[in-house]
Amino acid sequence: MPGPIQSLSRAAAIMRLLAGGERRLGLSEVATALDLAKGTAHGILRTLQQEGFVEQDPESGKYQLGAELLRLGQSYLDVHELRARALVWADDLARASGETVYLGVLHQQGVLIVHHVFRPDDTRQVLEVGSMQPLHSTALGKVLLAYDPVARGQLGDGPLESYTLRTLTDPADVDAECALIRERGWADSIEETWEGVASIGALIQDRRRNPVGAVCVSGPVETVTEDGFVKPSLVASVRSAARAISRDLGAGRF
Amino acid sequence: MPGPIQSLSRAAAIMRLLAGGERRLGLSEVATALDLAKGTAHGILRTLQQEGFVEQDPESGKYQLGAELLRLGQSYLDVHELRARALVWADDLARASGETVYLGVLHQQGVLIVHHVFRPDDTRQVLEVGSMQPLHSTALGKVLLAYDPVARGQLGDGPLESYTLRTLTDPADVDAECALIRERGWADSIEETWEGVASIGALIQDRRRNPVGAVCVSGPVETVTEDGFVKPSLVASVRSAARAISRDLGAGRF
DNA sequence: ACAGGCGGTCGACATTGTCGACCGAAGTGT
DNA sequence: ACACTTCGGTCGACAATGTCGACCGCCTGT
Repeated sequence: MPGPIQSLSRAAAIMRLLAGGERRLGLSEVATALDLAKGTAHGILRTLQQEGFVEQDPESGKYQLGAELLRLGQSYLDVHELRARALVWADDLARASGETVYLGVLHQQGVLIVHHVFRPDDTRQVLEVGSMQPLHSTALGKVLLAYDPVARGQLGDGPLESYTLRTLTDPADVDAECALIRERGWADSIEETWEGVASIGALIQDRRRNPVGAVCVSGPVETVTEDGFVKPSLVASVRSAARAISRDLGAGRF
Repeated sequence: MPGPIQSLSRAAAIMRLLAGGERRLGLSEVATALDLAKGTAHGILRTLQQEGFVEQDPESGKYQLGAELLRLGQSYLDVHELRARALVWADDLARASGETVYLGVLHQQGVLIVHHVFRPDDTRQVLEVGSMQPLHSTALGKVLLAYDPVARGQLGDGPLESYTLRTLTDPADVDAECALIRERGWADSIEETWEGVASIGALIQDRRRNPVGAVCVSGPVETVTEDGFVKPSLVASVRSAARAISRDLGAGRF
């Protein structure tokens, strides 16, 4: 029986649809958006609802994602080996660098943040665990693009989305940058995704030397860069954190 | 077609099973645990896998939850109205009280933490958003038990799990306490779940006065209580935060 | 070398999810 | 106040669909 289970794929599509649109969606909206009969969509939604994956606003009748997803998402983090091993190293890195630290893994067409250590000052920051970052314009993403063929495959060959003037939008340019990244062993991104923000990332690999994720520090251009280049001391910190995590995962001695 | 979609319910059961057992589970384990034919379990797992809800460890072949759940869980938080409105109030409450602040909603047989503000000192703390707390032994839980009939229904009438010597394990005792909570308008829990930890909670209601969640402060007994009782000043802070959030939700003037 | 476990596949079967018409309620524009 | 639309939800017939259990090749421990 090689072939996905239809009702499951549809349920997944519905959840993604609900996750995408910011506001709640009605039954008919869901049905037409996914080209389903209303009855079919209703059956799936009803099941998802009683499993807790979807909730229904009692007054408007509209649907939104459910609490069970949050619980299961947390369970995902609990068993995430890379994250568990990286926790203390990420903390150390944040303390040593004075900047925000992210830990990300490849997921679909982006980088999923699985750990986030706030910059050790008292500015108000929002936790970004569970959110996605683009592959072609962030340090985390470019590290994965450089070392993980699967990531490169996800990128495709079409023009890429532009976020700032410095975003690389031509896949060929990204490939060239990836060659450089492989050569020197780390990636950076200076205002390629958000104005005023720069980051430096390095690869994490498992015991078999497979790429499994990336760490980065991220912060204001003013503190992360100097004369237009990222500070070498930060690069060293990130790389050594990445090596430490990889070693912890059993990647072997260096 | 009133009746859940079989394959979907089974998929949900599989994900919950994977979330429960700390370690990864093999195909056969899943199949026998849920009393499914191996082929059936495999079909569901394969679909879940290609949707990103489940991942398979390539060397052992065992299954674990997937990254898509984390992403969707985050999306759940993004649209969560209660949480959005409560963010700043929770921050203020943490600053004013000097203690950890939790925001929780009823989910199945427990309280799901949807927001968590660290105690404003520099101790290392782990984020508990997405985790569950028991209903009958925490301030959050008891608030919900006192005001939300659905929560009370979830509790059942059997003996309750005991965590410390002070845990109330008889539903009748809990009901009596709930009556008190309704009378005075707030709940506390002193070492009923974790030794050394006390908390104070109050109800949040929506524009229709329906209970929708609860806030609490939580901290060491030494700072939260005085002479065996919770500090009145903290009670006042929590209650006014709860009122503020309720008002923000449109619960009307008080 | 063997036995027993694993994850995964296959094809027949009938259960199960799907479809589109239909319903009452609520909203909307006139 | 009216007809008209659109909403969420239900129903029953149909066949497409998911389910089942035997089977396969592989690896592991004996």
